Amino acid sequence: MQITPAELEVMNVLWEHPGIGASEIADRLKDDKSWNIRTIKTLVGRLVEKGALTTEPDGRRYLYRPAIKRGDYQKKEAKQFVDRIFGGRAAPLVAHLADARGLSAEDIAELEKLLGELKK
Amino acid sequence: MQITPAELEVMNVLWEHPGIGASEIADRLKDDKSWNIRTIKTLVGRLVEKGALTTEPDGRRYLYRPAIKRGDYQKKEAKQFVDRIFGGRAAPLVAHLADARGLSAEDIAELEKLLGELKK
DNA sequence: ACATAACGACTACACTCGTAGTCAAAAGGG
DNA sequence: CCCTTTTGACTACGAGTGTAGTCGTTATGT
Repeated sequence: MQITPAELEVMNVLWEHPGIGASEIADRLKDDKSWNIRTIKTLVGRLVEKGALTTEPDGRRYLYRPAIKRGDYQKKEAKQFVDRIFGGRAAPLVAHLADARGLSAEDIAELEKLLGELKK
Repeated sequence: MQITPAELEVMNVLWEHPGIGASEIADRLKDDKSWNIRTIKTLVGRLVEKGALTTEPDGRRYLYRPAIKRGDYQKKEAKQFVDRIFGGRAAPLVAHLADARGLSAEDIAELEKLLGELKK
């Protein structure tokens, strides 16, 4: 169940506002993406085919909501990514992120807490 | 300059053995991938078009070497990935990796060291 | 009531990617 | 010296992707 970058934009809207219709998705995307409503409907249709969205009839239209949890999706992608680009090693990834965008103090604190828990 | 997963396999060989020809690439890949030599030549050709490889004539053939550093590529991909999937936040990514048991004790030690340096 | 807007279903089309095939020239084996 | 192998250049082709368009139908505004 592969979700493409364009489809992910739609998923992001639906993870934050589950149970809306295609035109509401378009409304929420129109500031960032200049997509035709047709384009969004195509993306939604493909996501339904793929089983990433469930549909619920609402009069003449459908309401959509994610069939998978955002966290599950992120976890799967993270693992795939690290395997593909870093041969499975997470530490070099973090090193690069630190270098590329500077982790915030908050990020660092969060990571430390995480590591503390992991060591147990 | 987008590098696809299949192309990345070729890049990985060349990052580790720069300056070899297409058939040597095929030799080094043949244990992991059952790719026809034609396939590898196509991938190499596309990488040259994209500017990811430089060529150097060697008699009747070419030798190839990466035009970009592995670390630079990884850094760029890491940033793109975190922006795309995690909205730019690195900490949740690490949390997911930890959860997926992608982190070894060694990784954890390495990350701690890294964080120690970052705090300064 | 009629024109128009919005909906879902289906279709379109160029581009990328994975995975090769063909062809002509050159190099090497016997 | 001829046959086979190897090489680069070019071509192929189906699946997936981004980006819509058409059609027939239904709801809605006036």
